[in-house]
Amino acid sequence: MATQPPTPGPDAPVSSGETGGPAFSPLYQQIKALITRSLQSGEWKPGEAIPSEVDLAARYRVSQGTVRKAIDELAAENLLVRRQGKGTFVATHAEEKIQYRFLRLTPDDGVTGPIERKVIECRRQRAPSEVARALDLKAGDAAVQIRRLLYFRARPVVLDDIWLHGTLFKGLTAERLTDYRGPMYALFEQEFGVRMIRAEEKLRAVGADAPAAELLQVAPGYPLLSVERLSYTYGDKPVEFRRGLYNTASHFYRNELQ
Amino acid sequence: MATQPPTPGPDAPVSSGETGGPAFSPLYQQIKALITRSLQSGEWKPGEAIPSEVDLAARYRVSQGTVRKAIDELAAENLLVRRQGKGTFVATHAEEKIQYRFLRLTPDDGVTGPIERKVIECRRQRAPSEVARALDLKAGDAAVQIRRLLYFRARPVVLDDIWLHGTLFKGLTAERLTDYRGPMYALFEQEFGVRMIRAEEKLRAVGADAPAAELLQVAPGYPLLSVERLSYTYGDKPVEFRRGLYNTASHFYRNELQ
DNA sequence: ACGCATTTGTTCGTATGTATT
DNA sequence: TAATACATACGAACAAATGCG
Repeated sequence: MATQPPTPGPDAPVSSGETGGPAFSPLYQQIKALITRSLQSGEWKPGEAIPSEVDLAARYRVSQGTVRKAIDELAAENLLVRRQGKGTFVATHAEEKIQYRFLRLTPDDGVTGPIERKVIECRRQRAPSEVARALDLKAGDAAVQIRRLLYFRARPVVLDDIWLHGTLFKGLTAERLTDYRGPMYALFEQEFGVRMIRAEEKLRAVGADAPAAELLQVAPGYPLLSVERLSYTYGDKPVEFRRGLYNTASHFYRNELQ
Repeated sequence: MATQPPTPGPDAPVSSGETGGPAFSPLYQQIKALITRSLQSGEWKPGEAIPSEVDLAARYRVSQGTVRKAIDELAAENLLVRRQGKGTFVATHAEEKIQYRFLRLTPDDGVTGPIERKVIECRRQRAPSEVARALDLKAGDAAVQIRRLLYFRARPVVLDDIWLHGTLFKGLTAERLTDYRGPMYALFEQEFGVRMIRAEEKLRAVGADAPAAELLQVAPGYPLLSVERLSYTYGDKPVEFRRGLYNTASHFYRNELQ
């Protein structure tokens, strides 16, 4: 309707240059930020549909095309999933075709059977300095430590050491981890309201130390792929740090460069 | 001008449903294919600007918005680079800020000095079966094999074994590799007209064998990161297969998950 | 130093196509 | 079949960045 700058409603974006603040930002970027805020606040939950583009355009008082461009970027970042004819949905680690979205390990023969998990340990602990630094905690702050094995066809292939932000994951126990069916990240979404959005990994080759060698049933010094992962939720807030040791005898870590 | 289906010109896209062929394809996808064809044929060379959006719209007899959407996707795939106010350019491995676009190795301390290279070997050879399979060759077809070291701060860190499609890279010698300043992929572009546009990697941890150990100055059995890479040019044609062995003592392979 | 032309970037509006329920 | 939602396509106007005269 309005080709002139719209009167800002309760949910309307800021007019450019109004606040003399940070800098100019295109309308669709402002809309993107508003949608992200609603995702973060839990207004639309994982797996649910968000309002239609037309509705959002009305709500934010912009054109449908501007909303589309905002959603395009959010879909490209895997925060939203578009389904023609059905709507736009909040991405989720649960109910995904591909379980384990972040796990890049692939069997050499391509046969991807079900993955078994065994939780070895899960306890609250004070964060070591390295973990504290990664998770933006003060050294000694509370953290949750998990140690677990992943089995492919009854063989131990991955040993994970996981450190979680202590306050966000208060109340997580080995029992809840064991009982839960489905990926750990789905549990985090559903039980703790923490969604993993993206992650950074650092890969190295290392020799197995004694405990890892025993758990993965290899000789000490056996070459293992070390995968350090820092996972982020909304607002680029780091909430999980883990180190995985992968036995790559019959699996590899796949990556796409472009 | 025309809101009706335009009369197809020499370069115009096919009208939908004309050929009863494969399937429906959106206009912008057809434009994308036409632009890709021009890139492949060398009509626009790496580093050069392609015609403006308005010009392309006139050439293909579609609207500027349709061209934009085609270019958007090509830019997202790193085939083209948009520069506001200047134009849209053909991506190149040369004259890039970041040399080595595909090399994900990063020093622990973040200090990225210049990389030195030493070509150990470069010769024509018959492709072993594994290589032949990867490059879509017949076993025994001609290939170019290169063996080289990469040095970071005068220390050998990467040992590469590279296999190239024999006919595409006819005439490549150790001397040309050594003399060329800049990334190998830039040489491939400029001297052989072959542009690498994407690659798939498989990562593993392995123990150093005797030759690798000597070249990388580590003990035999020392854990190394093995990086198998298959690189593709236009049309998803594989043209390079390489296996790199990385010493990750003070470097890591970085990866982004999203 | 200034303004102008060129090129991509943003935003709007509208109409129509395709997929789903 | 109809209603709804996303997808495609067009046209128009203005903004921002760049380079040239």
